Amino acid sequence: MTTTGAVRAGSERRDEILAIAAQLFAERGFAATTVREIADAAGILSGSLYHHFDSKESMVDELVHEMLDRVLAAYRRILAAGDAPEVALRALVREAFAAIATDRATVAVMVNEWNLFVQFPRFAYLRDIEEETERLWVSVIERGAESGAFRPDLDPWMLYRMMRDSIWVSVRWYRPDGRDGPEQLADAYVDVLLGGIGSHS
Amino acid sequence: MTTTGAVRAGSERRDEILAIAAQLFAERGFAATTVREIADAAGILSGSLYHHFDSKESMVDELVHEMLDRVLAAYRRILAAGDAPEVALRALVREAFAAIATDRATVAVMVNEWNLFVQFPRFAYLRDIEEETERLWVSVIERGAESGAFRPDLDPWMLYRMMRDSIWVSVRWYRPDGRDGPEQLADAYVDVLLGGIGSHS
DNA sequence: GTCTATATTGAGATAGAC
DNA sequence: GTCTATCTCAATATAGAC
Repeated sequence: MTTTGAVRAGSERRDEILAIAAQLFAERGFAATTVREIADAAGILSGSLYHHFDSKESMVDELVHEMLDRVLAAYRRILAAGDAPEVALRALVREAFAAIATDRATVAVMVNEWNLFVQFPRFAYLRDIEEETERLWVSVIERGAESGAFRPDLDPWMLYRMMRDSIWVSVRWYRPDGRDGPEQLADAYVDVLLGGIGSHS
Repeated sequence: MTTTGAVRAGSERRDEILAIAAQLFAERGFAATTVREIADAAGILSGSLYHHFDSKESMVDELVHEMLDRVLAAYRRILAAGDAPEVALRALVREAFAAIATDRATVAVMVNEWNLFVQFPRFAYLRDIEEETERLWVSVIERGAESGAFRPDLDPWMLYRMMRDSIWVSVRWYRPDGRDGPEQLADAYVDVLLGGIGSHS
């Protein structure tokens, strides 16, 4: 077997073009980005893109799928560690912010285009991954409610969506270059969620 | 002056078509929705749309602009009332969820396409409205920190964005038809934010 | 206010030379 | 791995009849 497998070959040039495409998809939106713009940014002509990829769709598919697989694998490892709910929850939140820091453009594309992509059979895995992710997070929240670490009167399902939404959408404004790294922002979020913004006076 | 003004005439047929367009933009994404699909759903041919609107862009422009104007006006009235910070904050959150309930499709379009629209001069008002909205919300958070109602150690700017993100993106899953009306969901959000999810044991 | 017919543009994608 | 050249299609938008 040679190094040029048919699927996800992962040559350097390929990865370079994928990163450029991710950046453009994130900035301008997937539909509004043309293959010519991607090719221009990569310094080649549009036809040459099809030596590397089947279609524009397959580019974004590969980007989002691989990123989500990595994040889900990390979630599974956290759950497998069996830590206390408040520890596990913080680890989950940190993992999400870490993905925003390392795969900013791809996460932005996922957040912005989710509603579009889930409509197509090709992206059926989005629902599968989302379902498992929801199960993992909710199980941590429920264990926390049972153990007494979290308030038992809150709807775990609503809490999960509230956290998920606020974390992922922060990709639209969070820049890891600033004074706050992803761990700091993650901890700030967890602190607000665990402690509330009220003064408890 | 007749009833057919040039701008925002607001005939019933026009409003009907706008509502149909909003629904399609929300479901399929703005770029992925064609004027033919809008016309089909309205029971006319695509060319006939241009009797009512200048372009596809002007349709979405009108929808989003008017919705945001209404929400901002409501925010201003809340601030003008001069209530205590915790009361004002709850009112702001309720107002946002009310908009999700009454203008679901338009809010979804705004949330999904924000990054795309803000790039064009035509949508410059998005930044203006967002700026004033941020000032209003942050001022309430800051007053709460000063009055002792909120913890003084939290970054008001981060808090605002966290609230804004989690509230607006909930349009992707929240359905007001269920057992929870927008006020209930708003109060649940505020309760989590004010009290935290921790048990304080 | 809608239809018929169509202008016009720009998109994604392909084939084969180099 | 890239370029040249081009196909094909679908999109927005227009003009004028009814």
